[in-house]
Amino acid sequence: MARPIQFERDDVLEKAMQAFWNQGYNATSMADLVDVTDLRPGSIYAAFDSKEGLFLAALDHYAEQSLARIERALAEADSPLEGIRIFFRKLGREAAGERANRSCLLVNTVLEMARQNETVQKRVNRHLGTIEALFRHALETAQTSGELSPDKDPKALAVFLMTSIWGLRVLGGTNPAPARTRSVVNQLLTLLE
Amino acid sequence: MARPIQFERDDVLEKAMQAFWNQGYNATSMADLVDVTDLRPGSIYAAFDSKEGLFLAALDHYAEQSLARIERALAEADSPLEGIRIFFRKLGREAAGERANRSCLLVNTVLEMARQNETVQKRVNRHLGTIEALFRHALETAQTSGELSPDKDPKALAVFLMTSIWGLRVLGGTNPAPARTRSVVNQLLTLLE
DNA sequence: GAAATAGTTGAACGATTGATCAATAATGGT
DNA sequence: ACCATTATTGATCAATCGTTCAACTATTTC
Repeated sequence: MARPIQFERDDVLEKAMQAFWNQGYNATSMADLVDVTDLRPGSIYAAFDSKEGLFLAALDHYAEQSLARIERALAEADSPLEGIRIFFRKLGREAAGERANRSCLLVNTVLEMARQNETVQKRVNRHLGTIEALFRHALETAQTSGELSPDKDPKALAVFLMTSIWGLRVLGGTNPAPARTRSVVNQLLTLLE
Repeated sequence: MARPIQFERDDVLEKAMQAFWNQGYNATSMADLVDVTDLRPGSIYAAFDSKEGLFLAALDHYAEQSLARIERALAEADSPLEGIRIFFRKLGREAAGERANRSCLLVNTVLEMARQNETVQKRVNRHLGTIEALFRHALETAQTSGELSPDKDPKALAVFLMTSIWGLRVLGGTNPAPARTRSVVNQLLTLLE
């Protein structure tokens, strides 16, 4: 063996993620990343290969948290549809809340990078697909239990919910009044009835 | 008088807009802009002050076109709601169509720049507000004529439509199958009924 | 405790960034 | 024809970009 790594990987990823989340990929320099992670360039490159490598790792880190959050919201609720409603109401509140939490790293990445970088595009789509599958599963369960009308299409509804999340994230970027986000959430949730 | 400007301003703005649209603000360098506009740096700075100045002008140029497009769609349709439906169906087709037209410069800008640049944030919000007002006006007209149910709220619906546009633009960034975008459009349009 | 291995450091790399400017060219007014 | 004014040009600026690397440090193995 040899000298062990001196930093906590998750700690570094969390800090890098915050930087990319706040400023975007291109506007976050390696100097910024050196600052926030308190690592020297060599250590970063040894662990993550490149700025893009660190970004992808930070993206995975973000996706993990997002997924866990949605899973928790669904698990804690009394029913699948209630879980979805709770999740979207919270999302609406966030979109009108503190600046830092208004946007979504995955959505930002779709628009800033994914079109020009196939590796990133595939990674983002994979994460978004996992989340969509989670919603679809919840909707299917709701339909089986009779909570969701049999004439609804869980697959189609799941895509619609994803699109709604994205719309809300952009809405959040416009610094909206709470009433605006609440209204949007209320309207989109009527499609579950 | 003195030596007149040798370039067509709209021509330059169109080309700069395309560059920013395709690559984003940060990923578009002055060298790129010199290439696409066929102007030398000095001419660009004399006419637009800075890269940000050129971007803002290109953003206005984009917003003008977007607005005109929506106005046209609404004016050509047999009724306001039909105009909105036609517009969203076209948007859905675009989101699944050629890469270049899938996204929206205004939406990209909200997520990439607006949070960090108040001037840009205000400009984007102004343009988005103008578009939203257009939808609200169409919905109010539809309500007056009886096409839209009296128990709908045109103001709230307009915000919902804007959020839907944004969601569709992000969906477009994920390189979706046409069936996905069509499904989303069909679902969101049911809220007009 | 010496050798082998691997992580850390900080200075440095060439390339590119947004921006500037003196020199030059082209126009209208007189 | 000449002047005043303004646009254009292309080289160039300092700063920053992502990345590399030799020197150094810490750890395990024998």
